[in-house]
Amino acid sequence: MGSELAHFALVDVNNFYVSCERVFQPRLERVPLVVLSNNDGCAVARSSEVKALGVRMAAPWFELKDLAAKHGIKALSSNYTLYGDMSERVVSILRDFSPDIEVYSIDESFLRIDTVLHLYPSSLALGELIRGRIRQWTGLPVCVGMGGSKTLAKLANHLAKKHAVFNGVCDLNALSDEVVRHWMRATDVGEIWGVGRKLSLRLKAMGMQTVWDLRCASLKTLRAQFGVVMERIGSELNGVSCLELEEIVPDKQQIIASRSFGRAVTSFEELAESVATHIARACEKLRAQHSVAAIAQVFVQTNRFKLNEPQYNPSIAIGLAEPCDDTLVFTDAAIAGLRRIFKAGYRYKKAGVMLGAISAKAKQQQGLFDDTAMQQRSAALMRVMDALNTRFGKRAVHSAAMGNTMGWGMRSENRSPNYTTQWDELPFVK
DNA sequence: TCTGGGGTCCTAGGACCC
DNA sequence: TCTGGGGTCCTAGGACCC
Repeated sequence: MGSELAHFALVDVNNFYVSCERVFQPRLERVPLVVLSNNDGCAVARSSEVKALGVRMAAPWFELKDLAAKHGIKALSSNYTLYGDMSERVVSILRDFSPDIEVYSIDESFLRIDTVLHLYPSSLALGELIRGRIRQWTGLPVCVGMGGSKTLAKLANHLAKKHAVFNGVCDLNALSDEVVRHWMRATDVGEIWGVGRKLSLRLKAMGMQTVWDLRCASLKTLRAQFGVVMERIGSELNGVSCLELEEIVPDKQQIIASRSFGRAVTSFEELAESVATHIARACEKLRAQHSVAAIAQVFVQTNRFKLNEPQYNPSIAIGLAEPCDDTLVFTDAAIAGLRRIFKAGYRYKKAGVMLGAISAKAKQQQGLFDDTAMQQRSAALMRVMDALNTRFGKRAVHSAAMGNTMGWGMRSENRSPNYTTQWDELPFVK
């Protein structure tokens, strides 16, 4: 059960990927800029100038080319190494402000602040301090939203972003009831955290257009019509905190690695190389959280946007006799699976793998007939492989199945240097 | 030519058991 | 003639998030 005293802050970097790029290329400031998804497919981050042009989230880049030419929109490929590193810097700054922090996503963290507010003149003063320090130490602009539940903090953050009057910091707890009502009435119900497209339509069909309408709905009705999730949202909007801060990151229950191809792929051999590559990445993630998995699922897909091409999207799950974390074991299993679902004659666009039935390696049961010597060899080999790949680059040591050419690899035509993580890519100041 | 990737939670319904 | 009901586990699918 939540506490009535709970007071949360949500700190969110504005246009995160775009802002990261601008830190290292200040000449991109005020230039309409998008960062593209993997394979240079969609605009997954947009600068404010681009948003103002009406470009929606995940708009396909090829559809934007005309608009881009007209308004001088610049596009960068995504550089997740850079964003991940910048993200860690922001989080380490936030930890100085509160010991209770949930890193919710690469650009957002929740903080419990009722425990530290006595150290500051006001919640707004704290918010401004956070904003200022992150800007000064990383160059990134953030907004801070605060409220009596995580849902309210999210809402406050949305208001802080959208409305200049807040100057980047909004605490719903510091506003009068009338003012809160005004903003809730002015905000579409679809902006609430947890209310997506479908639920938004259903709520509106029932006469709930704004945040305020939902806030005033009876919890019983919400429970009956929508289930426990919406009931919780209703409570949270009323300042009753139901969602705890999740400070400990739980182990993944499922690990996915997949990519679209840079071009259509037709041969079994190339599909197998990509599947082996994805398995290697998935198993690295598995070992990083000290887990083992018992199921590997393999899938391949044709291009769902090519309506005139024959479609085929099979998947297959392969169970292992013993859960393990060995890339080579999973590679064999996955390729065997691929062999069973592969059909010639299709133009494949994407392949991927999913590891499931994941458990902690430390709790692994020893089987009666396990080959202990074999297991030790496997563990040693994986340790060496991970160490070499960390030190010398991702594909320094890899299974033969992964191949060497990567002809199917993704497009990434305009990626910025790894300014903060590679010595030879550090920015120069002339 | 060109359309991302990776996750979670909840619910409904079927299989199975006693 | 008369043909239960409740519990658990698992899976698929839907909805959401960034």
